[in-house]
Amino acid sequence: MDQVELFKALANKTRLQILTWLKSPEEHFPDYEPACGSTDVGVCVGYIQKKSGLTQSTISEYLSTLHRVGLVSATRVGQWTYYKRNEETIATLGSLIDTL
Amino acid sequence: MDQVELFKALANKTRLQILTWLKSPEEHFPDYEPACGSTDVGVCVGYIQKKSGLTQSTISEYLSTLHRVGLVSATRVGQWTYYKRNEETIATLGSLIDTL
DNA sequence: TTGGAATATCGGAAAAAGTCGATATATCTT
DNA sequence: AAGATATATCGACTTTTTCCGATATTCCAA
Repeated sequence: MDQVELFKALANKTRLQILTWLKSPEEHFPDYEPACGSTDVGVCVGYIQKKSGLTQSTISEYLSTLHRVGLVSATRVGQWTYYKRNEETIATLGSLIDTL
Repeated sequence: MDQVELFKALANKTRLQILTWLKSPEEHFPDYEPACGSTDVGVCVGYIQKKSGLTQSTISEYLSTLHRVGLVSATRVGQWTYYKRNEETIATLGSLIDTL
């Protein structure tokens, strides 16, 4: 786990927002439902993209950034990729701050 | 306290190192002493600069970045500016991670 | 008050990040 | 097999960050 890369990933307003949106999907994604949401695999790219107001390509890249540093997990199901918070990494981040 | 700015400040190898160096100055700065070190105001710019291997202007700017976001305090004494960790902000950062 | 030392600020070149539109890939449906 | 849909990747352009050298500022000492 590269500290600098982790902080870089967090040093962006939209990526931080995504992380908090994913904390309670039901609350942040109105039509969150089994079609492309629900269960516990996470939320698909399209929902996140619409909410962010940025383009599809940008959000896809942001999600891949968050995934690369381990802050979210990605699960492909059919044509959708569901992204979900990786609480383990986030917790590790907390203890990382302590060692700062 | 702007989260994004805080993470940006931490998203740099040298700035992270400075923060850990300042955690135990006696250990990281060989000739740390009253002349330009010691007491508890912190460590002067020159020491940090030499240890980092980067130029004076770069380190001065990095320290001002860390100061701007509140991660360190700065105390001018004569021709020296002493920088010291601001444990309060760092602790706040820890709880900020929890709210992530 | 002049020179030297420590730090800060300015201006710039190069690298990285932000963000887009266009296109490619994968998958589902019919 | 063809078209539609979701996501990923590519190329380009703009903005930001990194890091430097040169210069300015501040303060001390002779």
